[in-house]
Amino acid sequence: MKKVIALMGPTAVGKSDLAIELALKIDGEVINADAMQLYQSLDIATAKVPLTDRKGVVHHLLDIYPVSKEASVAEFQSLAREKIKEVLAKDKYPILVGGSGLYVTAVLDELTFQKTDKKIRDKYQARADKGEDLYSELKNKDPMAAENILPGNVRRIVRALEVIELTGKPFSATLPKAKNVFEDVRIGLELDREILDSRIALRVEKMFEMGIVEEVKSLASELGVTARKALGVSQVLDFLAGRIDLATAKEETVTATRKFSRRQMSWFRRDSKITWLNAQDEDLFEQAHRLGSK
RNA sequence: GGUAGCUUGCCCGAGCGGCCAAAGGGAGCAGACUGUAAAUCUGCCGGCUUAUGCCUUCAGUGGUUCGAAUCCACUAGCUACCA
Repeated sequence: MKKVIALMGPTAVGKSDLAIELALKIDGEVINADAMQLYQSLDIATAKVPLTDRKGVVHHLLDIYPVSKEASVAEFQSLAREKIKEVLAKDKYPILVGGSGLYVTAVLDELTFQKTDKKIRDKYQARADKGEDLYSELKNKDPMAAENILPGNVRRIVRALEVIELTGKPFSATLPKAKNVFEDVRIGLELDREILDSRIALRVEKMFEMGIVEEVKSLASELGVTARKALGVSQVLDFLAGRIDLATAKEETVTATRKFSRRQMSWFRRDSKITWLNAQDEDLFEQAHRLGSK
């Protein structure tokens, strides 16, 4: 049985391209693990590799949702695992590529998400919006969870309370010790700060040249809670609403993306199973290939 | 050329005699992270390897005062009005 090859790292390091090269070389299929690339029509904003540049490599889980849909890790988890099994069944390499830390982890490691219930969640969210002190409530119901969630993090507090009410059991507020679900090889791509930053700036520049404004404009009315938070999208929405000018929108997209890349690194850094490669290395492909086919 | 106002830490910006290394925001750095995760949140953020400690800052210089980012004088730069 082949191994799952997982390619991780911050935006704009070059994961997608490397994945395609690898797939060609070792006969693999790419499985997207990028939350925002799940969306249809959000092409420029999420820097999807255009079909013509995919060199015939099969890509799974790209463009599977309309932009109106709210994302869900749990759903992604099962979809991705299914795809991985399908590819493995064909005796090919599944190459999981993505920058959404939680998504990648959810697929690769043992992680079970509790159910969700919109009514319950909305109830707590509404109370939070009214300024109620839900943190104390969480402290009473589940001291352990409260200890691991900061009082200001309403999003996580609401989810914890939702799970507690729904299951009657405490909420695990910490990530468990990672246990593999598949045989896998985890490759992390990194770049020096300055180089990454300039690549990000360049990418954003191109996004605007390619017409991200038009793309967002045409989707504006359908954008759901998740998709409208995408980098570039939220800034362009601000521009379209007249809150900021175009230059500011571009600038803010660059800094937001840069900050995001730091958060990605802080997520991936703690996974000791990742072998880090410098994306600039001449023999990057060879190194990755060697790791992948070990 | 004349008159009035402004000049704060990487940036924006509060402070207008002691409680000021100086509010707040941004940027930057580090971290958390189980159904929005490109989300949400936390810590640090003048220097001194640790500080209820020391040192250097609020355009520059010189004063006043027990004590100044805060008051005065001059110098420089910016802004507004006046020819």
